Amino acid sequence: MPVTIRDLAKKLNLSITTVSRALDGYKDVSESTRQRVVNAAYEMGYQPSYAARQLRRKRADAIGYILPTSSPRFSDPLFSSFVSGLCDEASDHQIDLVVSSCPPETQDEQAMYHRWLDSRRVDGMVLNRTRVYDWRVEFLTRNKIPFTLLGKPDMIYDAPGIVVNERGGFESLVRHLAAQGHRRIAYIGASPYLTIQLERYAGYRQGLEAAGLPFIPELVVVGDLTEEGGRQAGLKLLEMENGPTAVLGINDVTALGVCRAVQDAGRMVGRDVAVAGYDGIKESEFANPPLTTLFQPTYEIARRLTAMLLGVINGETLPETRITLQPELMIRASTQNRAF
Amino acid sequence: MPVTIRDLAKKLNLSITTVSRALDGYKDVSESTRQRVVNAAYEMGYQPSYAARQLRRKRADAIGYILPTSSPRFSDPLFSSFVSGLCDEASDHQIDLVVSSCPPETQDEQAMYHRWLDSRRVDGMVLNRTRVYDWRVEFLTRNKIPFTLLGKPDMIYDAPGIVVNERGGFESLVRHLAAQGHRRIAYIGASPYLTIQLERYAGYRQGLEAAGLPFIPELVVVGDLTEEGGRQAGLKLLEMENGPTAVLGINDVTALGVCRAVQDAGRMVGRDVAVAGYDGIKESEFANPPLTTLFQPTYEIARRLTAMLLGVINGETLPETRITLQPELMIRASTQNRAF
DNA sequence: AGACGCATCCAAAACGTTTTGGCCTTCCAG
DNA sequence: CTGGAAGGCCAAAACGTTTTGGATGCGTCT
Repeated sequence: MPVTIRDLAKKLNLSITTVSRALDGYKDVSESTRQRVVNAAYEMGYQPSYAARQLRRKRADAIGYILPTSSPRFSDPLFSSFVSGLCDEASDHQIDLVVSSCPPETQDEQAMYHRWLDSRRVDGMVLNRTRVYDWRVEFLTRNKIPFTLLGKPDMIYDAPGIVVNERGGFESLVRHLAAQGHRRIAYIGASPYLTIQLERYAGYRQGLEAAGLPFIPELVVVGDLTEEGGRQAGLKLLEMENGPTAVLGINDVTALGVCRAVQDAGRMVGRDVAVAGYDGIKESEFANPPLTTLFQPTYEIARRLTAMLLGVINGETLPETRITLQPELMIRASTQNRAF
Repeated sequence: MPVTIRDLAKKLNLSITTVSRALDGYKDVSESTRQRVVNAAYEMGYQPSYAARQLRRKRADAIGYILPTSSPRFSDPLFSSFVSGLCDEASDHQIDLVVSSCPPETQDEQAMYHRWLDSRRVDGMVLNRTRVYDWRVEFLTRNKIPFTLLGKPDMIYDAPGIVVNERGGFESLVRHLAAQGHRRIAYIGASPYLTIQLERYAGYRQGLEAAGLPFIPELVVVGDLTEEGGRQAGLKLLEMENGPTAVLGINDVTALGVCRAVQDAGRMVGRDVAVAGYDGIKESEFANPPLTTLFQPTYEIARRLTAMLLGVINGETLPETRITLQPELMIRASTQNRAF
């Protein structure tokens, strides 16, 4: 049976009011009794009941994040960095992070958001993998729930968050490949309802245009952001009679799948086919050969998103409500040493 | 202002008691009114306040996990799988996962466990990266808090959990290397207070013995489970005048650091120096060359640990309270193609 | 007719805090 | 001596549920 504020009050011959206020450091309790209270609380190992406090204060001291588990099980290592970032920043502020997983755009997802927010389980949310039309953004703004998000949906609502210049990133990537002499550059994307697809594909097209390369529709195929999806798409591209000499994955995981497909086909990444991705996950660095990619500081982004969120929750006015970052092009062996 | 049970009762001309019991499916409310209540609840978007419910029920419907952030920021990708597993399994049971991060064996860690458990923020915890003498195990059993853990500390307490035969794994790994002709096999470990160090190091020693190889103290160095630590330790080993021909990392991340050190030294992994790790993280598969490792199904382990934990919380008697798994030796290029 | 069982419903207590609106003293200025 | 301010404390309400222990009415059995 845990010790309550009432036990403490009885022990000290004080009212629970005074104990509560003493612990919260109010001015209307004398310094000497405050000391007594604090000491006793420490000795008896008193911790205020989280539930009771939340009920009164109407604050959960927690933020939420729901990670999109697309496939049956395993998810992008990208989310590992993201969750770490959320977690570390929240911990620094004595705030808890509660996470759950759910396939996006499903009934379950809606139910889960409703459950969390209608029951005031968290004070705010961080969103990720934004959709072009994102019902979550509408839902949260309509219900006046604080949130921040990575990416910008194509909606009237203006939400605080961080946006990365993915379009520009992909454009520069295509130019890099064009400079290497590639003229048939493929792109493996994802569902068009995701902003990352919108932006990165647009960047791909812009890059082609800027480099004066023709757009070849057959070289655009849609994946599912997973490694296996990338492999499948890669195989399809490699089987074409007039296939690509370079393949861009919408993310690193897809690109790694392509690498595997290339190997399966008995060819060599870098020498026979150039491959590049986006994200800058650790795996890309250790890949064989190392993967050219656009690095985006996921961990720091997550930290900043939670810092911003906590600001919003506390009613502060943020210095900047929308931050733009540039991804960094990391050229590695997978797009060099071309042998043809 | 969210809708409460009282609003619902008023609207329906019922007492809050009846509404509550109707929603919980008690037998003492007629089917017709139950329907009325359920419909109204749905229409008005009623969700019971999480805090109020938790306060009454004395149940948080949440489990906790604190991830050990050793270095300033980034952590082992291993934990990504682990958290995914916890999360998915918890979600399946409509239970939330609350996570935080904290450097192990610090004041902060103790404070954090106390804060969570004395304030009944979670119903139980999953532990990881067990210590040989693990105060958390003592703390949790003493306070009768449900928990499960991966690994077995060397303590009197008997806690439900999963244990992997790391010792046997490392022994077989050493034998594999010995069979390849290696006679000077190094081992890069970690703090001796971790059970993984205890077990894996013991396995290393057993392997040497079994293979009839001499134990050479200089070939054992202590790392910190990070890639950079592995690289440092690797460099140290490579500088030795009579250095090892094979290096074992206590985990994959360490081994990857060694790979980097080997490259830095202008030598080739596999050909000049064999390298192997433990965990079977994704990176090891994509490494250059692919890394020999002992695979352990972290994701599934995490799922089973939470399933077990939920069983304990619900007062069930577990079919088996301690599960033992065998790691799988995955031999890849990093320990083959020896050229000397 | 009385006792009893059954089906529905409910008032009030409880959970452990925080906050509101005071109540006593004491002290000082007028 | 009095009025008022200030310092230190507290009783009670409130937060939104769940649970306890009936209450009511109706039919059935003795």
